[in-house]
Amino acid sequence: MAKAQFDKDSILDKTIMLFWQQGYHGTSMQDVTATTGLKPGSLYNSFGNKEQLFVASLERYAQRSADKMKLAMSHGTGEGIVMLLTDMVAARGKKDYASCFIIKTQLELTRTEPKLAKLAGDYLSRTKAQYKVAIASEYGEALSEVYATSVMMAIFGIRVYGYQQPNEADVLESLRLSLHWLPWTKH
Amino acid sequence: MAKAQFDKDSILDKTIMLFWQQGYHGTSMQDVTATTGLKPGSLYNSFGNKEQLFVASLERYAQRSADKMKLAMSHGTGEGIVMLLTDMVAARGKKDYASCFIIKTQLELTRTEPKLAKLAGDYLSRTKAQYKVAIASEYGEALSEVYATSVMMAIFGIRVYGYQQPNEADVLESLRLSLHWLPWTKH
DNA sequence: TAACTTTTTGAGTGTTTGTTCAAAATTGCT
DNA sequence: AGCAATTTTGAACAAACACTCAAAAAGTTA
Repeated sequence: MAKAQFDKDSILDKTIMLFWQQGYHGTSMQDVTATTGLKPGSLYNSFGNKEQLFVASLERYAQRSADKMKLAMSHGTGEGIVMLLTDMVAARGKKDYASCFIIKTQLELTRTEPKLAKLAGDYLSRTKAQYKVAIASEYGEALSEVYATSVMMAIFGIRVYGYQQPNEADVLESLRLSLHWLPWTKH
Repeated sequence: MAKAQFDKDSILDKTIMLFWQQGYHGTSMQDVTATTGLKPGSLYNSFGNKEQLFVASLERYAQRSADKMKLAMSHGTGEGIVMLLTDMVAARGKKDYASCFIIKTQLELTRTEPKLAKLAGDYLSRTKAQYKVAIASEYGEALSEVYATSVMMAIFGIRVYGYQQPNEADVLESLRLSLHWLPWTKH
């Protein structure tokens, strides 16, 4: 039997960029064939259809996101959260900034593709749950729900506000004020 | 000369709901004709094309948004902001919740329809500038930039987190902690 | 090398998209 | 009532859409 002549994961990395930047409805399968170089037949043979390709892309993105979080949190809960937030603030400045794939999916598809939106929503719920557990062990059970909520809202704030290209120092100062209980480094 | 048989503004109210909920790419002109009852010819005769119809919808939504803000702020800067944030938290619970039309437009269209995304971005910038001016007069010039940034990020946080249907009290408590300088009512 | 399986190819499927237009209907003016 | 300007109608348009399929090519195994 013949083996595929391309690497599925490297194709997915390309479709992630497409769907992330342009959205589900804003990306056509012809965009995908043009960017990946795959012919329609190969594409559908390997990934099924547009919806399944999107799911595979979102899953891979979410997995990477989760890995990044786990790695950061291994430096300690507070320290990890500070690292993650600081990274997100820094990402905001890059050109081709595109917020967060998962958040964009939740906002775009809640009405038109509820199944896909639910996937995104589940990822976000899981992320919050992880923050809550980590926070509980360091700051106590009582505060963990509110603190986790604060972290999630801060993330959403950064991710959306990034498009406005606000001053980095102002955003960081605002985060320091909002999440005063985190171990921010002195400046 | 013949007069139009329909009210432009009430048509726009319907297209606002469509574009707001389903997004630009997720809404077809056939969705529009079906929802408004207008035939294609009438639609194009009155509103030009899809892009112009979207712009008109977004403008009307933004105007209403600005009016709401102005009204709230007439009760005092801090009090107004508290009112607006509290309203947004309450809106989160309603069914057919759809975040904020302007924010969704910014996220969806930055890549595929930069002109429309810039419109949304400009509205958000203007909103922030208004918050800054109001805050400066009550809390001082020095703090106004960071405080306005905090308010904008809180708004984005609420608007996105709304999809997760989190507990209302937790969100309010988180806002109280984050924006401790606002005149929250005791509970 | 031959038989077998899977993948690749690219033209082609039917459908939906945004948009147009000539003809008919409607309205305001004289 | 008659004329002119405008709006409404709905069938039709080309382009783009997601997707298919029979044939050719390529890889694996014996």
